[in-house]
Amino acid sequence: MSLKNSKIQLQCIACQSRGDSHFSSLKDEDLEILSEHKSCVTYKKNQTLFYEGTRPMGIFCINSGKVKVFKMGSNGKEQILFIAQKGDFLGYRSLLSEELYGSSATVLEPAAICFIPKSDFLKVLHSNPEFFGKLMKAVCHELGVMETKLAQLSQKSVRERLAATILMLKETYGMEGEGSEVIDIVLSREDLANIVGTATETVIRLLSEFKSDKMIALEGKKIKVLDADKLLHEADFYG
Amino acid sequence: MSLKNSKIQLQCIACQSRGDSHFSSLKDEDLEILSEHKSCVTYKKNQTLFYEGTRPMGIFCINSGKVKVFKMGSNGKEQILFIAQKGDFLGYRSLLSEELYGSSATVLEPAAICFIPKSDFLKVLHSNPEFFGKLMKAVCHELGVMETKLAQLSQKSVRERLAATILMLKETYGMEGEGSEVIDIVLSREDLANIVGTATETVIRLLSEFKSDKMIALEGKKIKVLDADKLLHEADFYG
DNA sequence: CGAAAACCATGACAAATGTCATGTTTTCTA
DNA sequence: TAGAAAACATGACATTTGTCATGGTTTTCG
Repeated sequence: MSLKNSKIQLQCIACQSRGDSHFSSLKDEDLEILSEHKSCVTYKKNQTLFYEGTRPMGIFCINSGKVKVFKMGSNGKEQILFIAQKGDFLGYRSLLSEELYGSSATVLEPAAICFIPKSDFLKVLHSNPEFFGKLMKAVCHELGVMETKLAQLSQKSVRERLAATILMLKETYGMEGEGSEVIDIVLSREDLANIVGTATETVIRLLSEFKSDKMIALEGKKIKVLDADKLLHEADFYG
Repeated sequence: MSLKNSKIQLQCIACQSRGDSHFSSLKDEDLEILSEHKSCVTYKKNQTLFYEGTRPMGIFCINSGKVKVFKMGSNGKEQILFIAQKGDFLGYRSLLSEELYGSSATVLEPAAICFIPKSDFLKVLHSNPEFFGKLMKAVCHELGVMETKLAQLSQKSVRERLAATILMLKETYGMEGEGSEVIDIVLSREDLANIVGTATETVIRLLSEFKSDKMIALEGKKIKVLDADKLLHEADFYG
């Protein structure tokens, strides 16, 4: 089950901006408005940006680091919806639907994150139809991605979903490592289980199996993909 | 797991319009543009409006009847994403993200449905910022709804999800019937299973149990809710 | 550093759910 | 309206997955 989504990215004066951003249509004057009242903060691991059920006051723009966005279930178990990273921004969706946050966001690894107040963001948004249009397009795309995740959660086995998740992580965070791919993100087994939508022990067991079958190697928390084709087969992408 | 979503509704000249539509901001001239090239067709049960993987050419506006929107899994099993009814419109999301349809739509009961070509819809949309804004708000809301469904699919048991689904259906399609609520939608057990995300037999068994426990009554395909509180408890809404 | 906490791993078992088989009932349609 | 097809229902059983228990390992932090 793929967590890869078309990340919404925002160029931000003084932040390291990415040239491939979907939001390159922003003019300098708009960027200046966004920068005017923004605050940039460094977060440590496990700090929380916002909590489900609270009122959004602005948007968060991730300059570096990784953030998990999740919903808490009544059993105390998290369901991770996606992992945001450099260039993504968070919290604009609840802002636009004028609702309380529907999910929480917690830092996975040390992060530098800007906060832009609601009013500045909305001002730019409404004065810039092209920007608005691109944002609309991105939200529509994300809705499609979320529907795909829902269907795969319902239709694929845990084993298939874990294989698919490992492949997705490789796509998103893969680094070359002596002929194979090392996944460059520190995820606890519990977090991985909360992405896949299963119990921690089940993930641990399946990882052991994948390792026995030479599909992956485990070096501490790091996962190394040894045989992507075999994983692809496990993920049932051939039907 | 609630399927209730903030339905996006559109007033349509010559169609029976609903006063409570979110899109009452449309002026007559806009409605005229929308009506100009629209075609209204009557569909029978099991006819399909559009197929996953095909290119959207416009939007569908449901005047009467009910339509299931679903994704097909590699095992041939459908996952129903939501059920659209009178006043809803379909297909605008893929249009806006400029992607192929990510799901299919099939008529559940005889329906009258208008089709408005892409160009007319986009013309109105782009000439009417208020309308655009409302649509954006609705899409953002739907994304939140979809995330909630995803989390509940992952975190709740089949039993809990079925109870929640019955309550949702009662909310959406409930009719007064001799002191209790008859759900006015004809869903096969298979469709119900594909909403809940489980096997048909499991749904049948659980319905029998709910019936034994006096929570529901079954009259052919119709489901009657006898004890909503008890169902609510089954759905674990008390945590 | 060193103790405490968190995390990882594995076994044993229970529970939930899916699958297959079979028979009945309802619905469709020629 | 009769026969066929689809849908419903239920039993038996297999499989998957979750839960609990236990012990080893790593990480954290005073």
